[in-house]
This record gives sequence, structure tokens and C-alpha cells, in this order.
Amino acid sequence: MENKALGPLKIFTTRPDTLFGCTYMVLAPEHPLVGALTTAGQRPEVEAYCRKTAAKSDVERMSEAAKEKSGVFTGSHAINPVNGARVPIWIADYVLMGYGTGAIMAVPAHDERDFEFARTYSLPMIPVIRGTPEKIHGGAGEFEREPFVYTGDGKLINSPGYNGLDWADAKKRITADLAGRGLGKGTVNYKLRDWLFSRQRYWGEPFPVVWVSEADYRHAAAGRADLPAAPVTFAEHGVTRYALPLPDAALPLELPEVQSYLPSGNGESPLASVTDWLEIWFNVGTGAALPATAPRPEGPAWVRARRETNTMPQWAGSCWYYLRYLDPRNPQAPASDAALKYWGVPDLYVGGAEHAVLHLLYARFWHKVLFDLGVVPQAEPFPRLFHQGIILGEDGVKMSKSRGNVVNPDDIIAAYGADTLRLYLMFLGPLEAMKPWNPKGIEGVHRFLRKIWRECLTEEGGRNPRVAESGQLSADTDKLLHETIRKVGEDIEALRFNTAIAQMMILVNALQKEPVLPRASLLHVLQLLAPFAPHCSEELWARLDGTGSVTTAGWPSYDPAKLVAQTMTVVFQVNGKMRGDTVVPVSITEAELVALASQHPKLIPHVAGKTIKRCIYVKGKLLNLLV
RNA sequence: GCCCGGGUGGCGGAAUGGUAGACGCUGGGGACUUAAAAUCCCCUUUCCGUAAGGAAGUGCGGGUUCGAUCCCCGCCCCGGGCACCA
Repeated sequence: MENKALGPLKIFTTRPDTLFGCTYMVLAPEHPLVGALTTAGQRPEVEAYCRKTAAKSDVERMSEAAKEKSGVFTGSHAINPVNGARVPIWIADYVLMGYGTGAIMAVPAHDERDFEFARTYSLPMIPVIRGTPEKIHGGAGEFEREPFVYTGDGKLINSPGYNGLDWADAKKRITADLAGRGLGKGTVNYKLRDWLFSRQRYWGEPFPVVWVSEADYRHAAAGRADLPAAPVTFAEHGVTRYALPLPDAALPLELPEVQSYLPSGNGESPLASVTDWLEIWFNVGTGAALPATAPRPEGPAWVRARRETNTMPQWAGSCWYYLRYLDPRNPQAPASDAALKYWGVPDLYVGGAEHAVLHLLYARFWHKVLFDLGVVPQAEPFPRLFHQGIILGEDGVKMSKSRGNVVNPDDIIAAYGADTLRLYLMFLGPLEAMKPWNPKGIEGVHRFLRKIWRECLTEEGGRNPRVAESGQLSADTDKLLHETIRKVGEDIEALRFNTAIAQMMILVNALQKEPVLPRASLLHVLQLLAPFAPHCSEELWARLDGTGSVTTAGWPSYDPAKLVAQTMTVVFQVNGKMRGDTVVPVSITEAELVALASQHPKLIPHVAGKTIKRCIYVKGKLLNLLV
């Protein structure tokens, strides 16, 4: 600072290479130095600006500010450590207190936000990076025209001592030089996005915190070793309240029984109206509580307290439920070491993209904290992540009550059953895609399930007379069964449920034409179907006298020998165009195929009288003749 | 603005270098039925053609290849997520 008494002003930047281009500084309105920096002349203006900013919600602040930048000069100046330049210090709400140090050096020539701000308030701009002409939109000529902001890479100019250096080198050199003079240092900045950890609603874990007076807090703190170094306080109506966590012995704190858990309508948590639970006599030693309407119990441990009425958000639970489920009744730990080791972390996490930032970021963060504390044995919680798509409304846009395009699964279940709904959701398309709901499409999968049912049972519920204890499928269908076992297994592993179902449809269409249906084959089909349509499969499994439950029957294995075909269809191409095909034994040679091709009736018009210059034979697939 | 996806028949989609459109829906025709429902069979990318057959075709423009929905380069469009993060 120019005024040495104010001490140094700490800023964070990723662009030390542009230090010579700094023409002003900006502090967030909440920055602690704002008061001290502001000169008497600027004070009314600065205070008015800070008040205006404080009155805005975060959303307002961002949306408004994104359109037009605003700020106010403090009257103070800072000294640029690289060149001694005197630069003005401003306050502006485009700088956020929550990131870095809440203060920046502004380089309007090379940062779009600084550029906009500088243009609004006619602040100077000094270009210090010369981009290579081809990287500058509009060519080198545009660079000469003012005003112009350039955020790309290039070589340093107007930076005595560093001119001509590539920006990456300049970053390192300038950082090292400042570090040598004790004026700065290279650092890695981690940011964890802020996510509000409280809600004004009933359903959520209540915070195990009571609010007490300063004197009572000191009284309680004397007997507690687990309180934070600095007390958490909250001022309201001129009274400062102190947050006192419940002692371990009083945990868990449970929600009170209420008449109504609907929102209060006044912006307060529904818990704020549960007076007997809220206003209490609190025992600072045991955490015991009595309604404040009762007489104060005997003894110095009892103080007057008011409970915290906010509850925790859903993600308080969703960040660690996968650990708690391993050992849900354990009173000592989130889960026992043995359970944590035995179960490990989830193999696969399936979630929507809407969870991509907040939930996954925090769940991972919590897990890493628990790992550092030695609570969990793995550093990473979710080794494999899959973002499934959402089902859109019939109109192809996101389902929402306001749009009126919501499909209620209960109605579908009532009309078709849960298996049909489940199967249809999987059959709609790839798991990761966004797919519109189609009420007609559900008929198709429903028919498929009925078809399987009919293959097993008659209309009266007895066994289909074509089902036999002995006997065999035709060779083709038997091969298809084994192909299906393989494909469905592979598709499940790869989460391609839609194609697994399509393959089962092909198989069932073939079974329909079989004169004899060996019971063992049908049981295999039911095993394949069970993960997709569990109720239906279980019922048919029982009616066909399968052993135990289909869910514990295991997965059928396929016989690779049965997948080997005796014949194959080879496609004939002439100059890359498909002209015909033929079924041949797999053992056929290329020469034999070429001979067959040249006599093929559909190929004769295309090859007659021409010499074959080249043949490309892809074994088992096609023969391409170039003429 | 940044980051992810995606663009294929009337519709949802399949095919990841080798027959484009599997499977399902819709539509059309037929069988069974007194009739209907249910079920089964056939057809259903477009254009030309009575047909046999031919041509075009996977958002657009190039490229690689005997061969491209698939690989490469350059665009256009759509969807989602994030966003004053210095």
C-alpha cells in the first residue's frame, strides 16, 4: 500500500506475467481492509456502495453485475511491486470475497472483466502481451486499434526486464523474482464450491446446536474440551447469541413430533413454532433438556437455551449413506472397520448429470476427509461413475409439473405392472441419453412379456403343452439361445439394457415357432429375463418348477462351441457397391468365392467383359471386386 | 463465455471401418372370429419403374480408404451442465 501503515495488500492471480499491465486494484465490498482504505472524501460513496451490494442477493448480484460492472474508488493507492507504479484501489462487486483473497490486480488489456470495468470508469489500459498475429481475431491490425482486450498467449512487451519472454516463462520468472524479494510466492489454490448447509424445513437432520448467552457459553466451555477455538456467534435484535454444540452423550438429536411439518410460510423453519422443543432449559454437562415453561431445574449446569431451527439439507445424508448402509445400527462409528473393508466402496455410481457438481464434489470431499481421519480405508469413494439420462415428457422437454407433461409411474404400474414399466424404461434407448416418453411404445414391451408368459403357460394357467421335459430346440434356435445368453450378459456389463432386451425379443420370436420347448431352455430364458422383469420371471420360474428362486439361480452359461456357424453369408461387392450375397460353408477359400462371385447372376452385369484388378476378402463377411 | 453430450426412416432407436435402418412403435394389407378384442402372417427410408431392377441416402463442406453413420480437418444446428473463480 502507498500508506505503509495499512500493511501489504494480498492478492491472488493466475497471471503474474501481466503484472506490468496492472492499472488499478479491486477489493470485494466485504473485504476487511475496505474501511481502513477509504479516505474521508470517498467515505459516503463507498459506504453507500457497500450497503447497496449487501442488500442484493447472490443471484441478483451476479445477474445484474454480469450485465454492467459497477464500483467505486476508495481514494487510496497501492504500489506495484514490480515497477513501483502507483495504482488506484477500487471497490467492486465483480470481485468475490469467497475466492482467492477477495482482492485482485486489474489488467484491463488482458482480462475481459477488468476491461469492461476500465472502460466504464475510463481507467487506463497497458498492453503487456503481444499475441502472435494469427491468434488475434481480425489479424494484427486489430491489435493496434483501441480499445481491445487480448486474453491469449504471446510474448511480453512494456515489461522492463522481461520483454520478449514467452508468457509461460515470464510467469515463472516474475513469480521467482517476487519470491526472492519476499513479496509473493507461487501457490496452488484449491476451491471447494460453497453449498449452503441448512434448510428451513422439517425433514432433515436437526443441527445438534443450542444458542445461549455469552456468560452461559463461557460457563459451558469451562467443562468442554471439544469446542472450537473461536465461538460461533449470531447477533439478532442487538443480542449476541453463542452456538453451543450438544455434548456427545446427547446425540443423536432427533426431530420433535409435530402436528404439521408443512412450511411455516413466514420463511422460518417449521421447527421454530414447536415452542416446547425450541425454548428449553439445557444441561450443559449432559445435554439434557426440559421445556422452558417448566420450572428451572436445580443445579448450576442448567442454562436457558434456544435450539437451532434449521435442518440439514438432503446431501447431509447423501454424502455418506453408502458407508452407513454397511452397518446401519452401529452406535460407535459410521460403520465398523470390518464392514468397511469387507464391502469396500461402490463399484459403480449411477447418477444424473444434475448431480455432477455439487453432490459428487461434496460426497467425494467428505470421503477424502474421512480417509484422512482414518475412518475409511479408501481414498476414493466412486471408482466408476455413470451419468444416466433423464426421461423427458411426451413433448420432448424435461418433465415438470408446471409444464403439465409429467407421467406418473403409479398410473403406468396400475395399467401394465411394474415389470412392464421397468422394462420399457430400459428399452427406450441408451441409458445415458435423454429420451422422450412415448405412451404407445410401452405396448411393445408389454406384448413381449405376455408373449413369454404364453410360451410357458396356457390361458388357463396350466403348462403350455409344447413345454417338454426332454426334447431339443432346432439347431438354429439353440444357437440363438446361446448367442442371447452371451449378448445379454455382455450388454448388462456395459449397461446397454436396450439392446439386451432387443436380443431377448429376437429369441422369444424364434421360440414361438419351435414345435417343442424344452423346460430347461425356458428356465434359461427366465434367468436372463429376471434382472429386467423380476416379478414376471419369478412367477413363471415357480410355475415351471424351477429350483428355489430365480434370483438365486445364477446366470446361465453359454457353450462357445454352439456359437460356431457351419455356414455364413458372404456379401459380394463390385467397386465397393453391394451387388449380391450367397450362403457358403465357413471353410470356403477366397479363390472359390471369387469363382462363385463371377458367376453370380446379380454380379454378371457388373463384371462381364471386365478384368478383376483386385479382390478384397474380409473373412466371413464380404468379397469386394475391383474392376 | 467455458465444459460435456448429440444430429440416422413417420417416431424411439440399432450398427464403432465391411449388407445402413436390428428390435420396438405407428401406418397399410391379410388370416382367425357371426362380430370385436386378443393373437398370428406380409409390407412399411426416399425417388424412378407395372415389374424385374435402378438411383439417392446417416446435419453441411472437404479428406483418408477398395470400402466411412463410424477415423481426420473445417463448419452449422440442437440439448444439458456450469458460470464475474482473477
